[in-house]
Amino acid sequence: MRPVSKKYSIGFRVWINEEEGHFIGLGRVRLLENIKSTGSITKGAKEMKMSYRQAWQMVEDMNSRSDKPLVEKVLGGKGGGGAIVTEAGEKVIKLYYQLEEKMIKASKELSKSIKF
Amino acid sequence: MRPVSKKYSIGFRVWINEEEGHFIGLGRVRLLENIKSTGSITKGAKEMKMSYRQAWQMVEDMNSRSDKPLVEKVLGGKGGGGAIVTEAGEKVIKLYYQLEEKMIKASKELSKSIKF
DNA sequence: AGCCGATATGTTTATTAAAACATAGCCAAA
DNA sequence: TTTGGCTATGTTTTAATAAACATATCGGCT
Repeated sequence: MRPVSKKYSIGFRVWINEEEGHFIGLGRVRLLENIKSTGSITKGAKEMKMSYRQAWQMVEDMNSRSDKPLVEKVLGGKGGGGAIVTEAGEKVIKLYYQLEEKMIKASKELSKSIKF
Repeated sequence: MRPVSKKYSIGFRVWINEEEGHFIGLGRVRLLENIKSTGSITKGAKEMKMSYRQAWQMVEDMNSRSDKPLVEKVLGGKGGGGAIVTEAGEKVIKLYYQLEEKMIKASKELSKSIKF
């Protein structure tokens, strides 16, 4: 997973539903990435030392707020089930990092021009 | 004070000390604005229904983290004293809104190109 | 010297958020 | 039809945060 620069991360969010004004931030983007790489909410949450309960609630929240679900859940079956990040979910991840890049660039430029 | 658009605010922060990686967000920017317009922490906090204690702590925190203090306090004297936003503080406010503008623009452009 | 309205700070209480624990339901595959 | 590992959800406990209250201090002015 992509590392976070302590020095240059800026903290912002990305729309998942522009109409309603809902966003997700780095924490949820990382949860999505972990779910994607592990194939389950349980493992993805463990990866980032998050409780399964909280992770599950975040997924519920994201799915209900977003135009399209970002994570699809599979109950029972092979391996007990799991969860996969949808195409919409992957787009959110991508958008987040694209925006981050632009943000950091803009922030650096502006900060440079203003001396305290 | 500048209104917040529910639909388009994006939530981010501005550096007050790039070396150490410290930031302030909209909440603190607004506190600064309120202190500036009222001339005191007490009144500024009341303006936004924040307790004086919390506001005072925020100011302390900002001042200690920032390269230069953002708020100067006046003890006692005429009117009992007060607080004024320094030049550095005003620059932070300005920087915040400049960055916001850029952010919204970049975010809109990117979001437009990605359909869910 | 006393007033006034602000800063400065300690203490306690209430509210909210997170963690921890427990347990039921699901279903392909063996 | 039992197993395994996951989803789903309720309950309780703990920790973190915020609010509320109290009080001391400061210093120009009158």
